[in-house]
Amino acid sequence: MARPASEEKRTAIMNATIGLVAAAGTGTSTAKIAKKAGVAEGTVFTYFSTKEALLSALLLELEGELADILLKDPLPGDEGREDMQHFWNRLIDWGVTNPTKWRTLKRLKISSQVPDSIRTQGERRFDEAAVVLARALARQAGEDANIRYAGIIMNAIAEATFDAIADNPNQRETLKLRGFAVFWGGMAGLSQEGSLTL
Amino acid sequence: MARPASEEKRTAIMNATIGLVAAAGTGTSTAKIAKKAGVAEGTVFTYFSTKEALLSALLLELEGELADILLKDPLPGDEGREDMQHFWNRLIDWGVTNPTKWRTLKRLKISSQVPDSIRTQGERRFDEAAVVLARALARQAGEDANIRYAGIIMNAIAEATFDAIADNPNQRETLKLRGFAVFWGGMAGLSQEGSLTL
DNA sequence: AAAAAATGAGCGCCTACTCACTCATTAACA
DNA sequence: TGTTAATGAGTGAGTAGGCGCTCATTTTTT
Repeated sequence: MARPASEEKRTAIMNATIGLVAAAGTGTSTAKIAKKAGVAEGTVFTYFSTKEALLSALLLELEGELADILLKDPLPGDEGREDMQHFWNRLIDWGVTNPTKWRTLKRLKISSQVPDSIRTQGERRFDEAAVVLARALARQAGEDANIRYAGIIMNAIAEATFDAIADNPNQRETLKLRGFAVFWGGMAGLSQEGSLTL
Repeated sequence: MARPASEEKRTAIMNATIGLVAAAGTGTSTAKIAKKAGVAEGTVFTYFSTKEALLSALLLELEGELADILLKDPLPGDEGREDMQHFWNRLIDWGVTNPTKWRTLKRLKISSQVPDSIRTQGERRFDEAAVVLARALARQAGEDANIRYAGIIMNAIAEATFDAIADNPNQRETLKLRGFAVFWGGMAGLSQEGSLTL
């Protein structure tokens, strides 16, 4: 009956937010977001009730996008090193091709402007990926390896690798390989240490 | 001749800032800092000319404190695994006993409210520690291992380990050991991948 | 007495968000 | 098929409140 909401405007606001949060953090004003999106400030609030809602929606969308990419095409299927490396390559490739998204995601994950409930909800988007990760990791790090801990380590090493690639883009493939070697070696180290009741 | 500046007030302001930045980020207002420090808002500006100056001083102080602790007492001296583990244990112990400082340091390091020049200056406080780290690492990761990359990885795994300990404080020693095993294993992985021109 | 620390009301500016309004879109009716 | 009524997207000046910071004044020290 009335003017339909425009998907274009919504994504323009989202994209403007990605750019500004990457550059200046979650403290960026809604006025700047609106300006960059080419939209009146009021329009931001017709698509997102509050700034918190905007940042929350963005966090969930970015995590969803990354989770989808991790699961996109089929794994080699060795349920070990090769599967894991495939995973790793996708993670790094996404970060390298989407540096501002990566940066924004990193900031949103620790922002106090996103409620904990959203952060919890976002983590759940990686549940499916975590299952695959657990299977591929079982032999390298032990059946009872704490998958959450391994996931955090993977993310941490990916972050370091990604920064290194940003500094030396021409060494991308070597650094990607090297980052994986560090992660895989780390998981081997993990298996050699005593069991744990978590 | 006149009233002397009070070191107590200065540290009260610093400590209040540590607590508030850890909890709410660098967006915390000077009014809140003053209130928590038990001081008038104007007093904050007699000790630090601007909020940026306050955050910068805090970053440098925290990095200095951590760097000092890393170098405090002598290393075992094997110039290998044991030296490295000694280093690691000090890093984790500091993070575990000073969680709000750790959190604040992490936030200040990526805050756009701290100028890059300060961040660069802060990194230099770890130069001495980096030399020791490089020596201890040479055999495990190769003579030409990129020390900056290794440092970032160590920091990243420390962060993950620290979070794990925060969740399971009674497993502190086991997790500390495990975190080091991951790091050391990772460095072994590093040595097995092709050379790099950085 | 002299000097500097300490104070907090006040300054101009920026913030997230609102609201009275315009206008594009479409369903319903002549 | 052409006209109209209903709807809600889109707008941007306006609002209250919070921000970093200042400064006239008071308090504390030498």
